Amino acid sequence: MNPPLPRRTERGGARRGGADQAGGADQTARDIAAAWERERPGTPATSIGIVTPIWQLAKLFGDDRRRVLARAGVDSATLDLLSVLRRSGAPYTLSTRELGRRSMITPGAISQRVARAEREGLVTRVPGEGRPRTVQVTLTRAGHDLVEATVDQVLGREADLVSGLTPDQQAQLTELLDVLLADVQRRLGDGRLTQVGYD
Amino acid sequence: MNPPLPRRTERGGARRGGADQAGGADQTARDIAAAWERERPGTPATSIGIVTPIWQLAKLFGDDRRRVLARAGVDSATLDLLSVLRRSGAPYTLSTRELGRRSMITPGAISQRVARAEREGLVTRVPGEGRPRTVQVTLTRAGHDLVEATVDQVLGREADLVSGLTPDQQAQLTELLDVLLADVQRRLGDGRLTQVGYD
DNA sequence: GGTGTTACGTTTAGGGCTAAATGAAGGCCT
DNA sequence: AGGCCTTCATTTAGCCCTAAACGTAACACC
Repeated sequence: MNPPLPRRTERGGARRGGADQAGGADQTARDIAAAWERERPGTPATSIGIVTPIWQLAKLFGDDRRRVLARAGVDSATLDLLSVLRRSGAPYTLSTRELGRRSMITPGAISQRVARAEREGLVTRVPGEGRPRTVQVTLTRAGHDLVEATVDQVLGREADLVSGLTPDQQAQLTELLDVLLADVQRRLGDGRLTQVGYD
Repeated sequence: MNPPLPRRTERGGARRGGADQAGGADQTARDIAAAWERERPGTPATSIGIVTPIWQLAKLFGDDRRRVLARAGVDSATLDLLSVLRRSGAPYTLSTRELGRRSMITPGAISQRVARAEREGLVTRVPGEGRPRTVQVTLTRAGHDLVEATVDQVLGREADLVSGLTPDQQAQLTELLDVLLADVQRRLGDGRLTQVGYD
């Protein structure tokens, strides 16, 4: 028994009762929530409809961006650093502290990102005048040029990817995501990255 | 002078014209889109309102989940593997291929995940009967127990995080995310993970 | 004016992932 | 039959990140 397993999962195929092999499709949030309810009645599955697609979309967007950038010989992390500096406007300088906050990564990661970018001549690093042990990072000409050469490609590509939604839907989605994000940030303690707190 | 730097960025502070230091706040998608428009008029910024908050939310959810799981001595990647198997129902067995599809990671990553989990006694790996070079992965008792002990914690926590939205908003958001996800998957070539295609 | 604290950035150890190279087993075609 | 191509999983090299340990430098307080 057991036909050699169709090479490609056929959508809308015979949805068997057991649901053991997940009939076909891509394991949507709906499938996952239903599976938990079937396997462990009472599992708190209410968040799945939101968290799972967000996670999957972020993965798809991220993977796609990486591939687009690989053609240009950059990696996402470096372009993110350069973009933050570029967006900040002339003189394209920010403290490492500020960079970390805007990129949502740890101080250690910032150190490494900046070190890599500096090694490639995309940014320079100078001791901050004002405050004690701070470091100011500035975009070089090469870094500036690299942003100009790639950012439209990345953003244009992503605009295509979300173009399946009507402008109305896009606006609605943006609004809801903003509300959720603001609320989640508040619950997680706003600025603090590395701490949840109850211990 | 110079009060030791307010520990917390004050929101709604004096928003200076130059916008160079981004007054305060957390660099919302709106800020980012406005910054591009200011710095490079014509930059295709329409996707930012959607892609950026999705990315940030995924990061916040992911970081938080990692911290919750660290207390239980597991990592997110391993729990993801175990959860997929657990949800599939008895006999808690799936092929590595299927695991990769459901977790959206490359075959190499699956090999490593399974190897780690096997080393810890959470799953077993046996050659697939039916097809040639396939491998079937099965949850062990220890793996099953670990899921039971942690999944409610993780999902409950995430339910809290999204509870700031009204049930209506949650339903609306879920719906929009589903539509977007389905469309993006279609555009990226559905199942294929590692390929965008135009070369 | 010492001394402890606090605030920084950096370094290190280790984990996880991707992409590409590798190896092995069928299937297909002539 | 033999050769080629395809399909799997695994291995390897390299990247990026987190968490924690470090090393400093400025304050603050007594």
